Amino acid sequence: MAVNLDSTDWSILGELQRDGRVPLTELARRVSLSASAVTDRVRRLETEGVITGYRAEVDLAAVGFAVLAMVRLKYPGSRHEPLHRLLEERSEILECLRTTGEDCYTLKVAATSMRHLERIVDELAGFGSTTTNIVYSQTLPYRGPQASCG
Amino acid sequence: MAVNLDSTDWSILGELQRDGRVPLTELARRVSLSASAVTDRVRRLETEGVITGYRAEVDLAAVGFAVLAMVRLKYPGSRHEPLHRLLEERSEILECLRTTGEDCYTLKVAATSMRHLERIVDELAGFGSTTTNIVYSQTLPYRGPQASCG
DNA sequence: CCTGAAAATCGCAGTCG
DNA sequence: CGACTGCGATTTTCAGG
Repeated sequence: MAVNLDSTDWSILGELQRDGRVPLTELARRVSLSASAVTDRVRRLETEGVITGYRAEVDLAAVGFAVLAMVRLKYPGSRHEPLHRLLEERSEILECLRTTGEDCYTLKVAATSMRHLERIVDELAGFGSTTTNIVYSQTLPYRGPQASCG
Repeated sequence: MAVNLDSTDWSILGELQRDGRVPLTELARRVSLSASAVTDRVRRLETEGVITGYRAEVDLAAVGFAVLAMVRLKYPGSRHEPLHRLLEERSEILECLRTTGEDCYTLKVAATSMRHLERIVDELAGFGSTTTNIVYSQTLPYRGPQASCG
């Protein structure tokens, strides 16, 4: 599952995580490589599954989702299909992590209002007991994985 | 803070969230617009702060971060600077949300091993009591905000 | 929001160390 | 085998309508 990356690969990943739309020629300049060499490496990172995609990052508040919340769900039993169906349908659920601990699921939910959030939490409460925390702020700008050693 | 978006804007956001590197000409085809019109709209979404950036999405396991965890931190007192300093330094902390509730901070931490995670949690425990949940799996593929109404 | 032309970039050969 | 060069096709950018 793990791929061997040299420091050039990490530089490329750093640049593409900062600016995913940078042209390959400019990227080549930044990591001191030729355009074709950098293209080869990027393609390799993509096919090896290191880079899983490119995403525009959208400001939630700017598009009307004024409320962000973390909801933890205690889910008794093992029939997970009904929950998964809800996850598919409710696009307000941005992320769903299955974790260890009593609260088996941790969800990130974006809502337009508290009333809207309440409705979603009510739906989730049908599956088990929920704990909801409203997010005041994101205290870190975006950050992806960086080189672990040096 | 909120911007008015028509359905074409939402289509553009959808495409760019799915494939952030799609050429503007291809994007124009997909939303049935000319290249220059779609370029204008994309630039507008960027300058208005709707699109905050473009990111390559990197597979954590593929680059050696075998362990992902959610750590909640109960933080007594109000001097937050020392914690913020740690957040800057420890690049393994991918995300940090300040929330309501007893656990004022919710952090997403990527580690190369349980031993590595333990070291980071120990650092965090210097600030307050922590609750750690290891992530088994991400049960949703990437998903950003989508049109709320119609 | 569209057209159109110039400049930059991309993708694919072939070639070198 | 990984990195560089050259050329045609595509894309980006910017003018004007």
